[in-house]
Formats: sequence, structure tokens, C-alpha cells
Amino acid sequence: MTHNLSLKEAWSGIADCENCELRQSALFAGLTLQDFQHVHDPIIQVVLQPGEALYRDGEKGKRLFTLRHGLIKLVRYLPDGTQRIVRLVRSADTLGLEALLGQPYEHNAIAIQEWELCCLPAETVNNLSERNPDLYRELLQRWQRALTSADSWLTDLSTGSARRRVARLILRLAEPAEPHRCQLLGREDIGAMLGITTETASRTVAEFRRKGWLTETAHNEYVVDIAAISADLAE
Amino acid sequence: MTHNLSLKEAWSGIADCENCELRQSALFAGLTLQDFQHVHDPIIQVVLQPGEALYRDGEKGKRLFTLRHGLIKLVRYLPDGTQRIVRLVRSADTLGLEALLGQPYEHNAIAIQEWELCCLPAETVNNLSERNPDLYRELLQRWQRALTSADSWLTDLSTGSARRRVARLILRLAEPAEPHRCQLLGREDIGAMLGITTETASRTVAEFRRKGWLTETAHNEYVVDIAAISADLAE
DNA sequence: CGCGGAATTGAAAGACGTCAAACTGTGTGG
DNA sequence: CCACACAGTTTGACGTCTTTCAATTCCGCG
Repeated sequence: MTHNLSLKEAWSGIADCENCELRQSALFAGLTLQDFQHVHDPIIQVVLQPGEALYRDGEKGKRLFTLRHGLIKLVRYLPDGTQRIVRLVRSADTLGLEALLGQPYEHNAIAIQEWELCCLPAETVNNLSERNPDLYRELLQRWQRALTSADSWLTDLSTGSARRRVARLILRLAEPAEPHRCQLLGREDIGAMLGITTETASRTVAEFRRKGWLTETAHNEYVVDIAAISADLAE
Repeated sequence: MTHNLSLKEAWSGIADCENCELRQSALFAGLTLQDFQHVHDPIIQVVLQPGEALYRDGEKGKRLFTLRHGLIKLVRYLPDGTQRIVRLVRSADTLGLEALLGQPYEHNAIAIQEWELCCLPAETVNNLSERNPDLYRELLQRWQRALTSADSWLTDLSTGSARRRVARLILRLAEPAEPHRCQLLGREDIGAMLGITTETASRTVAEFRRKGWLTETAHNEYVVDIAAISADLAE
């Protein structure tokens, strides 16, 4: 993981924070200008490519991150070498919260799409949060969001037949507004998310496509017939 | 859910907190005597029987809880009526953290074994935590613990063949010291935890018993041959 | 144009779910 | 004290779904 390239464009840092496009949804939404004066360490923006790891399971965590663009998977590797995807992190989500507690990271954070993120020293966030109730509350909120996500990952995506799992995954990935675009992942990743094999994932997606529930518009990008898939789920 | 019986023995309340046997592992471990003066609302201990619900999915949460004895399952019901157990809560664990954020509870909390717990008004905990860094940190810690538990629930108990899942569940429930006692749950609950049917759960447990890996000592209580089961998992 | 990784497809074996029946232990009432 | 009912467990048979292993096709990229 080389930061070289990214470090150059990095020091937009603190200044950017105040005018951040994600300001409202970002971790620091509640901070005042005065608060920012306590931010001594830089807040770096890094960009990495698909397949690269942001951090690894077991590394001692000193930073947490807010994702600005892109998609990251949190992965655990099983003893037999296969992977299980535990969660997806999307724009405006936070990852690496365990760093705040001085604990090692518990997943491998690996890029799916190219991304860009803000990197916050745990120390800084800790200090700020003890002084600032808004930030404190925001942190709890984010922890809870991760927990909710983990729970629904279990009930939605790891329960029932393979077809139901794929159906629920697609509904979850599809854009809420018409036309319901849906950026699908590699079949191996789909399998790792749903706890099924790559082949079964592929077969199921292909079947949906043949039924006309999915129409490919670009590489791995589809338009979804949400009504049809929902109806199939309801049976 | 009637509190009548329990309310009688309840008002040990605050005083008890300072001498609580769980003091070290409890949420309030970091509180000072002075802090306790801010606790105006009572801290109640309730006792309920297996099958009864502590709270329900969707109820607006005003309290969080620390379990003192017993076992609670956090359940979500699927559209088709079946249940999926999302997590188990054991002694000294906290549940209902979402109440701190003013959010409705996200699970049904249902007793498996008879239990006893402390009931903390969210309001009180919120007030205290803004003043007390130790409590604040302890809260983060507990949120993280729940998250870790959720993640390993997914990777350990919802991945791989039914036999592997059951094996991992047993290892997780077994006492760490010799003799490795293990209090197993009803087959339906085992199924709901592992995402398999009651019958498959029953068959698998029966098979383990026939192989001598499990020896029943009392109703649903077994001694576990950890070495054998681990070896089976490793294959 | 050809290479390589990903996706698709096929066939066969195995695992799991489903439905139904038999069994067990527990508690109840006669 | 026994008979009975009941709920949970166990077991069997069968069908379906999923995995496995292998072969083939597809697509982006050099």
C-alpha cells in the first residue's frame, strides 16, 4: 500500500473539512470552527485502486476513516482460505471505529471500486469527542449503524435459499429511484457476501437475467425490475 | 410482561450498584460515588422466565439493560414467520444500547434461561456519560463488543456446512476448562442460530452424540470432546 | 489477434429441506 | 399411581437445492 501518489494531493486536509461536500453526513458535522483548532494532525485524503487493502485484520488501528467515494468490502478469511464478506462500506460511512478503542482492526478492508477517503487519527477524534457532545453522539450513532448493518446482513443475506439471498442483495443494491440502476459485484464477491459458491451466484444472476428481471446496460451494471423480484421474494 | 413479582425485590437499586458482584465488569465500573448522586431514577432488577420477552422489535427504547444471570436471545422474525437468532446475550453483557440514541429496539429480546438483570434509564446513562469519560469509553467498548459478536456470528455460525456450524457453536458454548461442560439449547433455537432447519440441527447433534463427541449428563447438558470436534473442523 | 481472468454452463454427487411418523420425557387430571 | 396429552426430539424417506469439478464461452487488454 503506497501512499506516495496520494500524499501529494493530500494536504487539502483541514481546510477542506469545513467545506466538505459530505459535511452534513460526515463525522465532524457537529464540530465548530473552534474545535478545528484542536486538530493538529493532518486529515489526509487517500485514493486507492480496486483490490488494494486499506488495512488488514490484526493490524493495530491508529486511524479511522470516512469514505467519500467508492466501495469497500470488509472481509474475513476463513481457515480454508476462502473469504467471507462481513459488510460493505459505502460513501459517507465510517470504518475502522475499533481504532478509537486502541484495538486492532478486525477485518481486511479491501477496495471494490476505486475510492477516496478521509483518514482521521484515532487520538484526535478521541480528544475531540470528550469535549464535544455532538461528535460523541455522532460516534455512537455510527457504531449503531454498523451494528444494524451487521444484523441485517445476517437476516437478509445469510438466510434462506440462494435465490432469495441474491434477490435481497439486488434489492439492497438497487437505486431507490427509477430507473432502478444496480451496480453488481463480481460473482465471487457476491458468493462471499451471501455464503454461497461463486457458481451458484453466477447461475442465479444468469437466471434472473433470462427472466428479464435484470437487464445489463454496461459491464456489471443492470436495470432492475424491482416489482418482479419483490414478488418472487414474497412467495 | 408483568413486573409485579420482581418489583418487590427491585429497590435494592442504587445502593446495590456499588457492591454489585459484577461491579468490575458492569457498565458503571468507572463511576465514582459522586456520580451515583446524579442517578435519580431507580435501577431496577427484574426476573423473568424462559420464553418471556424483555422487549420487542420496534418498541421505542427508553432503557438499556445489563444481564446479571441467565441467557437471552436477540431474535428477528422473518416475513414467513420463522425466526432468526441474531445474537446471544450472556452474563455481564449489555443489551438495548439503541435506547441511548432514542431509537426503537431492533430485536425481540427473549429469555432462554431464567434471568435477572439491571434496568437503566437511557436518559440517566446519557447524562452520566457526557460527564464521565470512563463511562463514555465503556459504552463505546460495549458497542464494539456487540459488533464483534455480530461479525463472528456471521463468519463462524452462518458459514459452511451444517456440521461445521454446529461444531463451531458447540465449541463456543463449551466451558473453557475441563471438564468441558456445555449447556445446549433447544434444537429449534440451534437451527435459528445457524440458519438451518430444526431437523438438521437435531440430526447433527445426534450424530455427534453417537460418535462420542457429546455425552449427555443432564437434560440438554453435555460434556464435550473438544479435541475431536476441533479436529473434525480442521479437516 | 491472442492471452488470461472472469463468467457461464453441464453433469453427477452430496447435502439439506420437507413431510410425516415414532419416540421421549414432563406435567396434568382422574 | 396410572393414564393421558402435549411439546420437543429423533428418525426415515424422498425430492430439491447446492456444491463440486470440469469444460466452455465471454470480454477486456496488451
